[in-house]
Amino acid sequence: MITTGLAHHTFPLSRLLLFSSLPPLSSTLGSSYPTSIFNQIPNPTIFLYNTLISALASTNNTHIALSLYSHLLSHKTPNPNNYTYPSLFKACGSHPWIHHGLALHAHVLKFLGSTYDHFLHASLLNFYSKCGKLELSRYLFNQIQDPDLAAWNSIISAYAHGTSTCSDDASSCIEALFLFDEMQMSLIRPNEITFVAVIGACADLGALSQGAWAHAYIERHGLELNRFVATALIDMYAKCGCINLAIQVFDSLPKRDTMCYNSMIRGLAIHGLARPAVGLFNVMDRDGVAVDYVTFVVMMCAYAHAGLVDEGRRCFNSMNEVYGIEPKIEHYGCLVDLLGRAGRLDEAHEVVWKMPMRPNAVIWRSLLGASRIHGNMELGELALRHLTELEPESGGNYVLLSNIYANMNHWEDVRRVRKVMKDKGINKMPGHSLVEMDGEIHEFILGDRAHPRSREIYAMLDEMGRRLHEYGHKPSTQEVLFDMGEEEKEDALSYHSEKIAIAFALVASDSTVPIRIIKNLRVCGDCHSSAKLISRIYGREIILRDRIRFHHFRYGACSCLDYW
DNA sequence: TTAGGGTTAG
Repeated sequence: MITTGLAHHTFPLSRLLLFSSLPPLSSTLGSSYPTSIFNQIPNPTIFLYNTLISALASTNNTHIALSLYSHLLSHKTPNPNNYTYPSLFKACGSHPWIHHGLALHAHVLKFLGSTYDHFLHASLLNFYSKCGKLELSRYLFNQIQDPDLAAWNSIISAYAHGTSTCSDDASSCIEALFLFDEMQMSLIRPNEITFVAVIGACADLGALSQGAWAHAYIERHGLELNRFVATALIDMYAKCGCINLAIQVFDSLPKRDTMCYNSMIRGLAIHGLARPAVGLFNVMDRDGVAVDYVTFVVMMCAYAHAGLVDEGRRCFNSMNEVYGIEPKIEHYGCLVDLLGRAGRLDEAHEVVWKMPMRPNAVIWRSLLGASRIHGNMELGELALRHLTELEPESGGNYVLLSNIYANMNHWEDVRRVRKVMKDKGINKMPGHSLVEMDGEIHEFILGDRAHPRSREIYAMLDEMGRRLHEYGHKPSTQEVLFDMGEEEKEDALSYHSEKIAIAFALVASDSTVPIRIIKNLRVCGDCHSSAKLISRIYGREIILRDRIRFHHFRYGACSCLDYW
């Protein structure tokens, strides 16, 4: 009966639920358990165990799968084999349950020694990458002599995903693209799964031409534009500043699921297109596509970026009232952000105190950011106190507070904050800007002179400075951290990575194409006002992606309408 | 007969 049930994926879970009440694997390994089903089967084979464990693991019943594995261990025979572990590692990786996975790894060594096969090896690689142990994954990958497609996909995905947990570091995405190159040289043909990872890496890097190449490859080689690939493409085009191409992909799909919609709404939101985002949400709702909690995260983002406070609030309230979705901490974060940015600091503060869960760092950072924009030092200090408890090592939080003081010319306080940072050995995350030019990605940091065309770039920076001055640009020096002289501050501003990137693009690119820049932090006020003017002076469209959203500079104005 | 690789938000 059990095997028949499995074949139809209607395995009677209720009969195995007794396993789920068992303690977790870490405390059960090697112990013996009374069980009903397996005790009723005389001499269950390892095949039967493996089949059940796999079915349980792939239906997200990790705990029961692990308990069944414990049951297997509690008997002398049969012994686990090569087929037993991959599904367990996969399930542990999806949570991820690192301690259970580590225990399993120890068991692999105990039961199989070093004789396990490449399937198991690759599943270990994958498990460690899901737990964020990229170096370990790479080590395991390097041990594989002739990696097959799945092994390549595992390692490319691992690197492509590396950036999302560490948004200051583009290098893991670049490594993903290098690995993809290597894979092609080894004559392994990529499939849809490879491209989901590759396109994801391009999205994070803002590497439009590589992303578009991947899209063309998919079409040329008849790969399927399935929902994974489609979502990745929509996301990539949106994050590379080509919202129209994202819409084109979205419109071309015969069927759209929740994730496609979420990705498209998110794309519209980061481009400040709140009205189309609301329109799409309504279509989604009308067409009976399930909305989920991510849909509301992205909708709240759309409202926040456009400053549509009351509508955003209504959207938040409708989650529970209309859709029966309980707001999570992310939604409260969006609400605080929405109110705070709009200057409704008291309301934002009230949300923080009244929310049903303990506010996390994201919430306090939103409040701190809002305090900075609206110059509320008291609230800023309060938010930072909570933030430093939760994230004692993060320099960005101190920088935000320091900016509040600098904005108000409280240089003594700026010095105090800087001293705390210095004493604690905390550094600000360095800002960098990426520009893609003819398929190559150029990275610039503050005051960067490492680029081969550095002389031309700095000559252009000088020229930009002169022309900005002629057009009446007054550098907004409030956001410079230190109480240096005005002239020095202006210098510090003019060598911000995004300005260097713009100068490089003016020097090196065809004057008819838009300048595309990806910045890892938020754009500063001075760079923002300079970019607006530069778009007018040089007649160039500048599309700048910062950590949160896009700015399209055209004819001296920005698509964010200076609200960010 | 049983095993590994993929999407959005934060």
